Amino acid sequence: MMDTMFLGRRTTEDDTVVEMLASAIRRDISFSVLRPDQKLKIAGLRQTYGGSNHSMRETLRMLTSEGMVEATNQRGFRVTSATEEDLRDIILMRREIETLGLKRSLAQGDMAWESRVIAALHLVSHADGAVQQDPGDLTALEWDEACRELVMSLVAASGSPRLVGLTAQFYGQARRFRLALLREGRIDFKARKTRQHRLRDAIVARDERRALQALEEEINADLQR
Amino acid sequence: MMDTMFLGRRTTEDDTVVEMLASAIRRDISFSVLRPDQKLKIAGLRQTYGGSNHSMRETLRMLTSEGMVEATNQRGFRVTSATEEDLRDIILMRREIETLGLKRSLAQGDMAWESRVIAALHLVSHADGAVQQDPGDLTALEWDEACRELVMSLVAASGSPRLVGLTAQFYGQARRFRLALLREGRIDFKARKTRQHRLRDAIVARDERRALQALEEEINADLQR
DNA sequence: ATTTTCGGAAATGTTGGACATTTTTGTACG
DNA sequence: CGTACAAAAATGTCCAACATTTCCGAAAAT
Repeated sequence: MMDTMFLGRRTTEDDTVVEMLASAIRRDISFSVLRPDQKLKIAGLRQTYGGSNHSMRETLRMLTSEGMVEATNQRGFRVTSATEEDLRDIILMRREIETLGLKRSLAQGDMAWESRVIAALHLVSHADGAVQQDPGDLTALEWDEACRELVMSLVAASGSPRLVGLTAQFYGQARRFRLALLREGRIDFKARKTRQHRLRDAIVARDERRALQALEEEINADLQR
Repeated sequence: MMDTMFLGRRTTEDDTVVEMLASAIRRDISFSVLRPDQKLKIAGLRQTYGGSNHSMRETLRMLTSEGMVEATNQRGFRVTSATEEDLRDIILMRREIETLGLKRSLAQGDMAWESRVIAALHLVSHADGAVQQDPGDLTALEWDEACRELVMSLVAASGSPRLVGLTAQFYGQARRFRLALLREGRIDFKARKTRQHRLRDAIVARDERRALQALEEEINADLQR
């Protein structure tokens, strides 16, 4: 009842064992410690992450619903593949879902929403600077979390819980590719900065066309290879 | 060989216990035998549907990923709510996802795709007639399956597995409302027939605008109260 | 009589071990 | 070289038990 070689919780209280396991494995998939298509043998996972037979299976089932893990009938679990095609598919979904969410937020969002977006943009800007100086895994996680909060804030006022859920889900699936780009130093922070400014200006002006375009370019930037 | 994602099978061979449980519970949720917001106690479910503690939890976790069941941290599972607001949200998502899928299918679909759609339309037309004469649960299931196959065929050539998966998922969530409408005799089969004709004509003519409009009206029809 | 508090009952989350079935692997044989 | 078969590994399923949390109803207080 104490096997914890991993900590790092940021959100709130991760109560259950399953959620702790899930966040640990999720993180290792995001950082490609567990590689795409890798077979996930419950015995081996238990030795690495702890937890019981039951907990591990339930954890994998949970990660399956997030799209990080795939289950095949009598052949166990494996890390979801991450090919170029997967990336294009994920980007396609992100474009559709997030632009729709932003469009609806722009139409319905009040001042509280707007300020949340502004705050998120500010944090992203700060995290951008931090991760440029120190691209270690820890700052990378904080940077990613800032980016995630920005995306979630954009669709937060859409009034559609399912749309918000899908935004989170697909951002999670895209995370692996983003962090790979970051690690390879292939992210153009200068371009990001200008895009962030354009997005901010368009949102405060409630200019739907320009805001959607800025968001779309931001998403497409994750497609670079 | 192929996998799993989420869907509603009818009578095919479901290998594992979990999948048999899942399809049984899924069906009972669709027919409101298990009512919205109803608490799902594993002990009670085991007595009704069989299966072990472990299998039942895994089943519920799986249904959670389909959106049929919700899990709260230390408070177990319950049937996903089905309010007017939920319906509007689901319809919103179906409109976006399915119209995008059809748009892409129209652009990329070959003759095999087109014939699959035509076949699906034919079966739906037949099932419409059957369910008008005998609105029993069994014919209702076949009618629903025909409608499902139609929707899936429309997006089948979109080239996006995630989009196809979401189409299946949201159709599954909308199923409860559809079947409720059917049971209450509130479905306008005459209007359905004309819509089906318009959809067919627009697709064989590859008229994107008219096809999308026909699909949108078809989806909106499920919103009637 | 209404509200608060407190305890027990019920339900959930977790664990370990056991067993049947299936898949995978290794090896001998044709 | 390929096939077939047996051994080994892995998965899916189940049971029994315990820890923790939540739920519910009765007693106490105002």
